[in-house]
Parts: sequence; structure tokens; C-alpha cells
Amino acid sequence: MTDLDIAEVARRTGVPPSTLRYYEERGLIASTGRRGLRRQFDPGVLERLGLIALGRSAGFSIAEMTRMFTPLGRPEIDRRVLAARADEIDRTIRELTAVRDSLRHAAECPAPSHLECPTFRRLVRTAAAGASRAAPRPALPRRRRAAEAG
Amino acid sequence: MTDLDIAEVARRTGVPPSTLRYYEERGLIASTGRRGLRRQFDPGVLERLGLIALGRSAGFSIAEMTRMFTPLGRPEIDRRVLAARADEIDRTIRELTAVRDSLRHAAECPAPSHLECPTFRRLVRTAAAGASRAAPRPALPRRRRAAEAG
DNA sequence: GTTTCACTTCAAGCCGACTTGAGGTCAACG
DNA sequence: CGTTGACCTCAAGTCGGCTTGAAGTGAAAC
Repeated sequence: MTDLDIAEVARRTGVPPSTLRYYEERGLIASTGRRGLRRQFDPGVLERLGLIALGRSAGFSIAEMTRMFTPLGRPEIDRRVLAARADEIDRTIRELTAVRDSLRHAAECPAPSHLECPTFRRLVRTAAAGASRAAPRPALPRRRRAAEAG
Repeated sequence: MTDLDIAEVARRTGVPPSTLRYYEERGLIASTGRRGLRRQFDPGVLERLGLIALGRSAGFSIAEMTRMFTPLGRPEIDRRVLAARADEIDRTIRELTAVRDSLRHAAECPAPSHLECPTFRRLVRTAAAGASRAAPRPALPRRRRAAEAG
């Protein structure tokens, strides 16, 4: 048997065992069995975890990915869903570009206080409008501590 | 007095009263007083809330913004902090661009299953590497229900 | 055969940014 | 002067994605 121990999977992917157990519990990955207590995984889980990482980066929730992945491990994903998410990411990129530009402007603007700068005031008003018009969401992810990967 | 009632501020900004109270509690905004029970705000709070919206979009936490804003309402923000955040957003944009391209590819790739497509496999491996190398963070914000703004 | 110790389960905790609910108050309207 | 109802406070709840802690187990090393 070429199966991998959970510790080995963790080591090779950088995904902590607790997360692997959590993913299994949520139905995102499946273990092939146990050696004693320890979960064993098919090596294909490595690629699957890569896919999951990609999905997470794309903003899919665990629940969504569970739905997208068929039970048998072959993700037969609706291509329209992917295209729609790509479009959504495009929109986010545009928003972030605007925010970045605001920040750069604020960083470089010579006005003594930012609020005295007409350009910045306009940018702020735009942000406010966007915030109330669309959704009160943080356009950027929470920043976390980096995980030291193996 | 030209002060605005909390309800008026909520109406004009789309920020719910509960959030305004929360912001005040966290020291992000200050009310000028009360009319009876009701908080009154200087009209300047509108611009400040715009600034807060911009900051949130830029990924600053409430705590960070509280630190950035001086007590007197004039955000005297360290320009290096802004520039650094702009750079960080730039990095996020590049990540998201890669993810978006992966999704588009997956949406258009004719391979019967995505994992049979070499290009996609490569992209997935990249995502996995990125995920373990940097931080296991969702590169995209949680999507929430939109707030119907006034 | 005993110890070791990484794994196991299960429930609970954490984080951030708010929201919600219960119970209270007070300006204004009639 | 009484009712109304939007505000108030404070504590607790929500959401997602995990992590953590206590208590248990079993394969492997000695």
C-alpha cells in the first residue's frame, strides 16, 4: 500500500493535521482507512488539497467546494460557476486597484492633512459610496500569521 | 446646532446605528453629545465614515484605524504605513489575477476532468505552493449579503 | 511487557466585526 | 399628561474556519 499517513500528508502539504481532520469531517477529503488509529490517505489527496487551496484562494467556502466535488474525488465542476467566480474576482481586483491608488495618493499627497486634499476627499467619497451601495465587506482578506510549511 | 442625529447619520451613510454605536465604543468616531438619549454627531463624521470605509476596503482593522486616527478627528496617518499597505494590496492583486486565470482556464479547458489537464494541474500546484509558502489565507473576502443602503 | 507518544475523539474556544434581544428611557406628539 | 416609538445599554449570539485542550488508544521502540 502506498497510502500516506496523516502526518506525512501534513508534512508534504503544510496543511495541519487538525485541518485535515476538519476537512474530512466536512467531506472535502476522504481517508482510505486507518493504521491503528491513524488516518491513511491516498496520494491523490495531495493534488486535491492543492485544488482546495486554489478554491479557498478563489473565495469558495468549504461548503461550496464540498458541493462542487463529487464524492468520487473527481471534481466535475460546473464551468459556469468557475467563470462567474472569475468575473467576480475581476471585480474585486478593480476595487482593490482603486483602493490601492487611493492609498498611494494619500501616501504621496503633500497636503498637510489628507482631508484637505480634494483628490483624497473625492476618493474617500467614492469608497463611502461603494461601501454603502454594494456590501459592507472588507475588500481584503484578514491578514494572518504565516504557517511555517514543511 | 448643526449636529446630526444618529438616525440621520445612518440614513446618509448607509451605516446602521448599531455599527455607529460600535464604532463609537471602539473609539473610531465620537459623538458630540446627546439630545435626550440620542447621540448627536458633527457633520464631519460623514467624511470620517467615508475614510473608515476606505480603510476597511484597504484591509485595515478597526483597531489599526483607531491607532491611525488621532483623537481630534484629523487622521495624521503615517504615510509609510499607507505605502506599505498599497504594496500589500498590489501583491494580493497579483495573487488574485493568477487565481482568476486558473478559474478561467478551468472554465474553458476542454479536458474531460480538470485534473487531466496539465495546465490546470500546474496551476493547482502553484496554488498549493503559494498556500503553504505564504499564509493559509483566503485571498478573497468573505462574501456577505449586501446591505440595502438608504 | 511496558513505556512512549503521536495520533485519536469531542466539545469548546477563538477571531473580527458586527447584530440581536431583552428590558429601559425620554422627547415629542396629540 | 399619557402614549408612542425610536433610541438607549449590556450581554450574548452569529459566522467560517479552524485550533486547542482534556482524556483516551494503540503501534512501535526498548
